Amino acid sequence: MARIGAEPERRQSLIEAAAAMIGEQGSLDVTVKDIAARAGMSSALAFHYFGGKDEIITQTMRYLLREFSREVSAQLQLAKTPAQRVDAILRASFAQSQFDRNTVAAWLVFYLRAYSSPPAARLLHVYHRRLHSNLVHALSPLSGKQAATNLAEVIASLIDGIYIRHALKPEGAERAEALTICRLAVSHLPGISDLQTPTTTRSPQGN
Amino acid sequence: MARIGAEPERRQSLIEAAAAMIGEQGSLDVTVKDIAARAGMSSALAFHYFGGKDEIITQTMRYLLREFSREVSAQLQLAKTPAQRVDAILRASFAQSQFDRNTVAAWLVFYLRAYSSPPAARLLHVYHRRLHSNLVHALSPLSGKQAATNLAEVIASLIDGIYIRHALKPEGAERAEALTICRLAVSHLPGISDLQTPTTTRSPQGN
DNA sequence: CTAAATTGACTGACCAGTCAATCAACTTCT
DNA sequence: AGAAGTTGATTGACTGGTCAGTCAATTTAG
Repeated sequence: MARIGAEPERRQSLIEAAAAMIGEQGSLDVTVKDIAARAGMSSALAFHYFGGKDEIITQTMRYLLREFSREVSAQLQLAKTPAQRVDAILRASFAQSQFDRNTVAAWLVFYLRAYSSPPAARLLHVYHRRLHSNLVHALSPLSGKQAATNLAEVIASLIDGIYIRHALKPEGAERAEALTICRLAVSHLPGISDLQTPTTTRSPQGN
Repeated sequence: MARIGAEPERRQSLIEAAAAMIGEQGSLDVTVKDIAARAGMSSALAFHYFGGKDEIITQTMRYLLREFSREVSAQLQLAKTPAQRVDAILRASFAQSQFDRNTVAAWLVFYLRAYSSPPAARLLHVYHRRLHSNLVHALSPLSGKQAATNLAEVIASLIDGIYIRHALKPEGAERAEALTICRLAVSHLPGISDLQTPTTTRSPQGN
């Protein structure tokens, strides 16, 4: 033990352990001791690196937000047309890495935390603005700048709603269906059609 | 003090105090002592009536669910056509009594609780089934039994998503706009149009 | 006088955060 | 090379506070 230069990995282990436990438990009532144990160290070390539980939680939230942003960026990279851009955001939202029970539960926990924690609210606000801006950018050519704002709100709400309901479904619920049903609903919105364009939709690995 | 026959009012006071505090705090980390104090009694009395914190929480959840059901029933009573029935559910969902920050936060808290508490999950499941059944019943004449199931899922998700986002908005966010935007989105779904029928939509007291 | 209402005071558990003490890897001086 | 010192890694043990839940005692209505 006591390898020197271990701090970055230790911090990351802690964050991942925290995300996992928060997701499994569906609440922030997770002890630092348990998180640290899961990450293979004592709670004292967790305090040493993060200073306090709040910071662990905040960094964990930041981590999930970052992972999602990464997913969105990756999907947007491949999109060429506006419709493809909308679909990229949908695909990112329902990607395997984002759309499992525990991850969704962790997201909900952070939504709730944002409700009474200004720092968490700020973090979430940044993420919301970015997603909104991405959506408006994708939608504007399809339905006009004016309508795009409202549509972005609708689509974002729809995604969140499907998320929240997914977390409640019994263990083995179908991931693929969520994306399909969301696409279907979105494709009916004014100005949008042909959401699933051949090249981006059917990648070999499936989304 | 010590009025005899006070149990029902005491219980109700406790439940309402719990709902308010859970909503304000956005979490279940509310002490029985604080809830009881808000309801004007000692924590010991709360334990006397409910047996434990869990039961207080569960009853509070039941209470919110019941209030919502009441609102839906009231709105459905006035609806004559299928489209009106859909709109009635939207109106109930965004009614003043349901759609304020704290109530929404309390709902989220219970969604999350359901994630790890089987009794809470059962309660929520019953509510979900009822709402789903109401929606399918309203939608079937408009879009066919087959599509109605999917549409009901979409609409329910949309409502939940608008809820969850509403709780995060700064204090004085516009309630009316949520209903409008939801109606707009729903009206674009296949088979649905003329959502806002003159008689039921513009009642004097507003939504 | 009886039964329900009501509480203050207490307890046992748990948990965030602290601290002083070890331990292991590097550096430097000789 | 090796002794001696430095710095980060790491922990067991402790503390102060909080909270769910209990209980015996008091009050009041009928």
